[in-house]
Amino acid sequence: MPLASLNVDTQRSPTPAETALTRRVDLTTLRLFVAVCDEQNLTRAAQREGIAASAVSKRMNDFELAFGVTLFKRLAKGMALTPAGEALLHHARVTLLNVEKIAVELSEYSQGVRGHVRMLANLSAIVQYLPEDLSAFFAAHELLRVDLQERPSGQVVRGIEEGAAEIGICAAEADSRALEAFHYRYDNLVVVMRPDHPLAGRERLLFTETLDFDHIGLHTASSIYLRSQYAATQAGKTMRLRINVPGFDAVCRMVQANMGLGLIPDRAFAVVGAGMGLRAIPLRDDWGRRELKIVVRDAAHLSATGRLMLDYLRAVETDRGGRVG
Amino acid sequence: MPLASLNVDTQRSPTPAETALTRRVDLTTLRLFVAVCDEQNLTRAAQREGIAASAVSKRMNDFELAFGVTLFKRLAKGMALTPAGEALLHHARVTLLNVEKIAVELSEYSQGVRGHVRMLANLSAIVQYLPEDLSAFFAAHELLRVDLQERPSGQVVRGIEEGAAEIGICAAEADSRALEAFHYRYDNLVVVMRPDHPLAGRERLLFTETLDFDHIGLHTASSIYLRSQYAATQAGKTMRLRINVPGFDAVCRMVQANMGLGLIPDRAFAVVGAGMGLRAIPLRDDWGRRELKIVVRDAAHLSATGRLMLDYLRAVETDRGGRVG
DNA sequence: CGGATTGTTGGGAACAGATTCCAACAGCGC
DNA sequence: GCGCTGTTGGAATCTGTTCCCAACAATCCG
Repeated sequence: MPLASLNVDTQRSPTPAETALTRRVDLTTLRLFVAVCDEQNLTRAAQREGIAASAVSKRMNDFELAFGVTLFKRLAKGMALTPAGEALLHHARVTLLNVEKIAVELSEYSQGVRGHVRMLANLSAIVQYLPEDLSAFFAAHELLRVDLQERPSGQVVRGIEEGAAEIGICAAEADSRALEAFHYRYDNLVVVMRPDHPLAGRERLLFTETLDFDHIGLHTASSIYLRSQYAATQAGKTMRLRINVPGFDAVCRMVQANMGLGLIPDRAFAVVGAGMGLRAIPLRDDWGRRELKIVVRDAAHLSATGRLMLDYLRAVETDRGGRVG
Repeated sequence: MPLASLNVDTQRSPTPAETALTRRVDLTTLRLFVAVCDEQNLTRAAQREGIAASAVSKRMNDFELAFGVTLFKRLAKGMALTPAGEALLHHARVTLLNVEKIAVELSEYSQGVRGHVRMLANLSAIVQYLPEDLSAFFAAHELLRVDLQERPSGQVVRGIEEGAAEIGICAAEADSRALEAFHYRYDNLVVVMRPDHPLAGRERLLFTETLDFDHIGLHTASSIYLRSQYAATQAGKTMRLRINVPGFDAVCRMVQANMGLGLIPDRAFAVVGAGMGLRAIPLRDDWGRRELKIVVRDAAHLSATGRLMLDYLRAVETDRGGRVG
C-alpha cells in the first residue's frame, strides 16, 4: 500500500510513542547539529559553539543511536549529510529560529513591554495608514508591541483563520468567510504617470481611458491588481501589462523609468512617490474608492492587548464607522 | 520613537546577546510550561508529565528569573497567564509541534525510509493525478516518503520561493516568477449538473451558455474560480454564485442538492463525483483545457530525493513534455 | 616509495553541575 | 481547621562535559 506514505500534513495530538521520541530531542543537540552541518566539520563546529569536539561527537552519536538513523557520512575530510540529515536540518533550522523568537519576545517583556499583538495586513494598509495609526496607538500604550507581517488580502484572511495572528487588515472585497469584520479606512486609487504622459493634463480619469496605454502591475495576488484586471475585462479589453512588481515604491520607480502607468492608493503615492516628479490623477470609477476592513476570528475572545488594538483601530477613523462583514 | 517597536518579521542572523538568551530555553521547560497552561494548575501538570510538582515549580521560577519576566499570576486556585505568558504559549506550542515533526520524521527514516520530499500542490493535482503518480513513484522507490500540503496555486509558488517545500505543482496560469517551471499534466474542465437540469442533454457546452444558471464556486483563491470569473466578465456577464465551497467533493454534493452548476476538472469528477448520479459535460472553451506545471526553485541544486521526484513527474506524462516557464 | 605529520572522528574515566525527589512549609478560600 | 494551591530546602541521582588517548585517512617531505 504505497499510498499510505502520502502524508497530508494536519494537526494531530501526539501518540504516547511519539512523545517518548520527542523527549529525546533537545535544543543544544539541534544547535550543535546545525553547526556541524554549516561547518561540515566537527572540530570547527565545536570551536564555534565553545565546546569540546569529543562532546559534540558524542552528542551526534547518541542522537543517531536514539533514533536509529544515520545523519552523517563520516568522511576523511569532514562530515557530509545523509538524506535523513538533510530532513533534520530543515526542521532543526525552523525550530531554532522559533526558539530565538521566544527569547527575543520574552526579553522584550522583561524590558517593560506589557503585551504583544500579532497582526497581518495588506500592503495598502501598511504603507498608508498603519504607520500613523500604530504610532498614535503606541503613544497611548507605550508598553505594547506589534508583530506585523505583510500579506495579500486573501492570505491575511487565511492567516487569521489559522491563528497565525490575532488581527488582520485586508481589502473589503476579500472574502472573510467566518471571520468577524469591521470597517477600517477608505482608500482612493490614483493613476501614476510621468508629467510628459498624454494623460498627464487630466484632472480625473476613468480606468477605461487608461487601457490604451501600458500598465505596471502589482503582485498578481494583490487585490488592486485583481480588481483592475476585472475592470479591464468587464470593459471588454485587456490590460497591456509590461511587468509585475512587488511594492508601491517599485511601481513608482517603474513609472519614472517610463515603463507605463501605475495604479496605487493616493496616500501610498503621497508617501512613496513624493519627490519623484510624477503626476497622480484620481480614478473616477466607483471602485476607485476602496474599503479596508479589520478581521478577527472572535472579537469576544481576543486577548486583552488584541482587544485594545481592535478597539483603537475601529475608533481611529471617526467619519464612517460600523460593521461591514 | 514609538515606531521603533513596529517589527516587520524578517530573517536575521542572531546577535551574540540573543544566542545567550536562546540557551536559557529548553524543550522540557517549554513542554512543562504548556502543560501548566493547559491545566491552569501546577500540580495536575506535574502529574500529567510524570514529574514532581516541586520540579515543575522550580523550572517555572527559574525560567521567569532567567528572562526577568512574570509568566503567571499565582492565584489561590491555580495559575493564570500574564500577557507575557500568552505570548510565550503561542511560540512554545509551535516549537513543540515542530520538534514532534522532527521525531516523527526521523523515526520514519529509522524504519527504512531513505528520503523525504516536501511538496506543495493545488487541489486539482492532488485529487486527479498525484495519487496514481505518487503511488507509481513509491512502487519504484519504496524507501521514499512525501509530505504533501494543499494550497491554491498562488500560494504554492510563494511556498516554493520561501523554501517551505522543494517541489510545487500549480496551474500554469499562476505567475511563477523566478522559479523554474516544467510541464506536468493537462486538465479538462467539465460542467457538473443533475440529470434533470435543462442543460443535461448537451454533449458539449460553452461557458457562456451556463451563465443563465446558478453556479457553485470553489474557494475564491482557486485558479478555476478566478479563471471562470474572468471568463464571465469577459462575456459581459456575471456569474450567479450561491455559495463557495472548499473542495471538488463539496461541489458535487452541492450540485446533488440542487444548488446549481459546478465547474471542476474531468478526472476530479471521475474520482469524487462517480456514483452520485450526476452528469458531467465537457467545456468547449479553449480555457477548458488547462495546464498544470511543476515548479522548483533551482533544479540544479535539488536534493537527491527531490531530483528523483522531479525527474519522475516530468517523465510521467509522455505525450507532451517540455518546459513551459 | 616510505614515513612522518596533520587533520579528522571515536571512546573511556573522572569530574562538575544540573535535575530530580521527598518532605515539610506557607498562603488562600470555604 | 481542612483542603486546595504553589514554594522551599537538602540529599540522591543522573546527565553532560572535559580531558586524554586511540584509530584512521590524506598529505607532505625526504
